Amino acid sequence: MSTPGSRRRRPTIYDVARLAGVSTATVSRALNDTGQVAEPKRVAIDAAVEQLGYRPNTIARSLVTRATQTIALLLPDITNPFYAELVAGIQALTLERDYTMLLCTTGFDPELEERYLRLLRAKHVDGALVDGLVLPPERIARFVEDGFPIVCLDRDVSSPAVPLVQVDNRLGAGMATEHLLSLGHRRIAHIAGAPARISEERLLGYQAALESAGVTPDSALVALGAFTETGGHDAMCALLESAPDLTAVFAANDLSAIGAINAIVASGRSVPGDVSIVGFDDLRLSRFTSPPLTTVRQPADEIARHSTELLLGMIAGRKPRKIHHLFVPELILRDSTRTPR
Amino acid sequence: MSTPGSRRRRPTIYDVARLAGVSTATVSRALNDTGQVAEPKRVAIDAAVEQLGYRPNTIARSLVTRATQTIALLLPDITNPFYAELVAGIQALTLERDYTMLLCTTGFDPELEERYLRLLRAKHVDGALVDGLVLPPERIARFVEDGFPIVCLDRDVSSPAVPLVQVDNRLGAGMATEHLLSLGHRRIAHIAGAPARISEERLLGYQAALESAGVTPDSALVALGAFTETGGHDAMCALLESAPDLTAVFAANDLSAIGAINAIVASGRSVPGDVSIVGFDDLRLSRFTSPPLTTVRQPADEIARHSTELLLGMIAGRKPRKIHHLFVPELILRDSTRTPR
DNA sequence: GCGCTTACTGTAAGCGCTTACCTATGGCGC
DNA sequence: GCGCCATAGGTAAGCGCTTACAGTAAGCGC
Repeated sequence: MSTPGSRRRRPTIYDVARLAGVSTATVSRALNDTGQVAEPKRVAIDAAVEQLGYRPNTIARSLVTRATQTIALLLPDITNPFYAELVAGIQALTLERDYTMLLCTTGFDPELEERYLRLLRAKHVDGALVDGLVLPPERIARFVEDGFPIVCLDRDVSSPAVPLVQVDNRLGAGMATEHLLSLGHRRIAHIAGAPARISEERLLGYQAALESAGVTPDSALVALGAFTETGGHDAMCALLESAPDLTAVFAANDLSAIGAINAIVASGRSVPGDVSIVGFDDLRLSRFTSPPLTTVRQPADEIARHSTELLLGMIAGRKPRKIHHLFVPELILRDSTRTPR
Repeated sequence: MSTPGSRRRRPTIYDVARLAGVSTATVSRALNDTGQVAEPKRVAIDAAVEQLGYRPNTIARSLVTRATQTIALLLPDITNPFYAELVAGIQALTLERDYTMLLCTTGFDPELEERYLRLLRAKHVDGALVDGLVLPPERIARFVEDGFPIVCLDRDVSSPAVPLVQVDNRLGAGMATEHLLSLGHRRIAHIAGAPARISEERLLGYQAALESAGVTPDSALVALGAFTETGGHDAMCALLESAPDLTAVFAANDLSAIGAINAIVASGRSVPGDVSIVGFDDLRLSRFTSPPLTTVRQPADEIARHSTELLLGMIAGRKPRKIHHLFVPELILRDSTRTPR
């Protein structure tokens, strides 16, 4: 079947055509099921393909069809399990649809974002799903004008051609904060995320909830956690210094909540005994932490499916009907919150 | 500069050549820095490129050069933070080298693995890094014979053309188990991973350590955890049933250790008071769990860099000198282990 | 002034596909 | 038996690059 070790030329459509005694056009039509081809020829072609071990060269195909059956995913940090869950969801759908996925992690770096976006154009990727975007909307617009399908997962780029699908961050942050308020907490700290739109939204939701409960926001109660365990840990240490009377904290994501819990415990306090904590994301993991984490769930899988579906639709030429898709977050009560002492 | 909204044809190398008053060959040479180009022409070409906003079409380029500047990464589950860390390391290097990365998650499914491998060939990806492989070696061999560079991250496929770079799993498992033994534990359970080579290796290391300490392995002390939190949790519940006298457990990875801790605590026992637990991986997260996890560290970053470097070298035509690269694991002592009561 | 380099540059042939366009064939209604 | 249409399949022109090959001009030693 194959001479092991021989690095012979891979068979092309010409080889198949010759062996099957037809033209390349017919082979192409048979293989792609476009146009009609008589049964006997089809059989001959299949046999030739089989015998030669022929696989169409998708590069050549892409050159003429201008489609690569590939989408790209830009996100800040694959190491964050929430993004990983998103990727898993996206991958599941791309697999179904015979698309392939290029992964680009940008670390909230606008230079890198633009570099990747340009690269993706050059590679003629069919479209992109972008998350953690920090590039100014007008620079994104340049790509969109060019006819490059993009769907955003976290920020409105105020272009009618770029749909946004995400969870309602402000609402979620409000739910978390209200939960703590309703338990009786008043000194509620916030561990903010990395400087990006979603962090602002969550901060805003937190502040709004405090205000509407008559609690004046105190800047000593806010620290930066950067969405990581380490960041959350360090932020918590700082908060414990700057506001030792805090009784609760709303962390911008589960990872920083986990870091914060570690810091709280290390300081000799207990969760939720001395301080209650609520996260954001509802990682698969968060059900298993000690204590299991009360958190705001965002439906990673639905976001993944919906956005990918939308992007694939745009690639196929469909205009998105709805430009904003806000998923409703859900408060998941577990054991990291309770009434203050 | 650009007429917004007009979906005009993207400029090609011909447009640049015409505008700069040179041939396409010269443009190509100037842009790729191959062959000599007189300074004035170079300037004219740069100006034309700038004016037209020209970006070379990499598809067309790939068709002739037979290189795509893309590598693929096959792994079982991106949702596992260890793999995510690996991806981050690989991505960092590919970025440096102007390569791009296709991500394929296979979920330990051999069908999917083969499907992806075939797809990668068709897409003319330059090479692949594969992890969590369950496909029989001979099927992998087919791709390798074809001259497709592959480096494995977890299993020897016994082909001289396929390097393996991984941590010494058996050694690591031995270290974990010996640690537990040295603390005085005798009833040591094991939560095994998903059915794959690394799980076997870790099981073997565990058993060997027990035996050389004169403890006879007991099948009631082994349960399947599938490398996930849920799996670890369920396995632990089963173990608590089948061997309630256990005092320690070695989990095949950190994620299942976290699940196990949750189960132990839920059963009214404490970690490490009633049962000690050691994981494997040393996720970034594991330092922050409650209690912080004693674990066997595998150097994700080094594995990532080394394997990628190797693959890129193979793509450039270099033969790997060493075919096996075993990293030495390191036992990280934290707070989830102590002497039995 | 001649032959030989050396430095540039252009011409054109592909890379492996898809597809517009055209031709041939056979069935069918009359 | 003829015109017409549907069906099948071939021809060849690209898609946008790279690069082998050839050619020109300038520089140089003698």
